[in-house]
Amino acid sequence: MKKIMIQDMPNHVGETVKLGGWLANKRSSGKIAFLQLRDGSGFVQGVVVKADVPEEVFVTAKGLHQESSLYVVGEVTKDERSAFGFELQVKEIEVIAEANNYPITPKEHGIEFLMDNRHLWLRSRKQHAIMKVRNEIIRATYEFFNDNGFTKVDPPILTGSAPEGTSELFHTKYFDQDAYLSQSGQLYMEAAAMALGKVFSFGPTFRAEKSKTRRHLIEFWMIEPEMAFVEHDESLEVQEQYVSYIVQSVLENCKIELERLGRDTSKLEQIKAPFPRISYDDAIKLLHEKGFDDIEWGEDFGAPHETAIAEHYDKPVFITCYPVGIKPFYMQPHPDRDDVVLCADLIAPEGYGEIIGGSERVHDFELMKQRLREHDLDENAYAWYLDLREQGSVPHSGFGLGLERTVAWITGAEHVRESIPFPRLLNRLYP
RNA sequence: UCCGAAGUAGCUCAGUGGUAGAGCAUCCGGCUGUUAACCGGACGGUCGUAGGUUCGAGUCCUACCUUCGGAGCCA
Repeated sequence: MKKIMIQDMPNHVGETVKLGGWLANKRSSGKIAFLQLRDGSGFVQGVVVKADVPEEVFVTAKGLHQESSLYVVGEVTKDERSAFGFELQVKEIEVIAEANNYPITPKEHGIEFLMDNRHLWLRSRKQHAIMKVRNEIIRATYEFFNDNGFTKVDPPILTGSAPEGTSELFHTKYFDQDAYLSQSGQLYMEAAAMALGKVFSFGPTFRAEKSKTRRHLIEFWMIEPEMAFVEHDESLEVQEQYVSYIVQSVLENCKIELERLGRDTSKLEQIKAPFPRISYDDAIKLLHEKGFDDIEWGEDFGAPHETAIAEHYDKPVFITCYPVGIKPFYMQPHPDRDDVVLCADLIAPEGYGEIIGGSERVHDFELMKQRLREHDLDENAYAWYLDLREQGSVPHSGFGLGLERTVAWITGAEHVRESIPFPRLLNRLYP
């Protein structure tokens, strides 16, 4: 007996096959039972007709509990009445293990209950679809950067010095030294770019911020490319090419998932480079025109401001050249003015907020020393970072893309907690 | 940390000072194409915790706890 996966069923129409799976749900009447089966690769309906099977098979089918694991043997048929297009005409059922009182019933549930049962919630259709899209974004990310001459480099997760103050870093011990969990691999990626040219990292990031919104996680995954000899405008081109690439990859390879999520794909189909750019100066003007009188030049945008700017466009939009005072020490000054820096945030449409932050980096040794002093940072802790500016420094740029925000945007999830398997949130370390 | 909302059956909720309720889940029965299937029955309660007001509190008051939504910060 050939054992197959649900996703391969279209290739086995008319054959009798064996499937291993779980019972997602069940409906039955006196003479027929419908088993909603899932095996990780997909969902399919198994049909058990009382008249066509031995008595004990029908009795077994009627008595199955939600999420019991089983092997089923049956014939693959094409059927328009099925959402998947195919069905399994079940002939045999072998129960592997019973499930008892599966808590996530077919009715609606509250978020606290679902988060407490996250280990089981992942089995449901919508969560399954989101994880598949997340995987496609990751796959497309590796493909894009590998195809464009980047080398993947893994920066450390445990770090000794605190790049930008310790308040938002998780503290731990490194034997008898203090250590912190990484909140960004950027500085290390700059060193890697000087060795390998174009590099990217993909790894976890930790922020001990007491943030409590639909856009924040305590632990999240970030993709951080860094490129030697690449200046600000060139970096923006890489960013828009990259974001377009992952969106188009999801559209092409996750059709079933996007449909199950009810995502409006017409909005995603428009996501093709180039993306619009608006300077910080013009963004402030735009906000004033829209009636926002709670922000002045020199202040950072809040979530309502970002959303208002994003609503002006039907693609992600770059907001460029922020005031030097609200950005980190390592950003390169604008060549024509000293009050703004060469940076850009990419704001996703539909209110999903900032998905990329990037900049050209300061590469001049003296300027970097000055910036460290201005930000009250310890030159000794940054000795190796400064050294990069003394040993054949070159112009270079980089950016960081937040994976979960990108997943949430592309899937239409209302909260980033659904875009990562086991979210770490304020007050949430279980399961 | 601040602002707002909510804690009643395993789950989702109703109950607005006078006998604790429904749907789902579970169990029993019915039904030949169901799509959160449907129909009948059974089982199921420290009403978040502690105090207070009242003849009487799930309901009113106070404090605390927890969660949700938003803000700030950021990706």
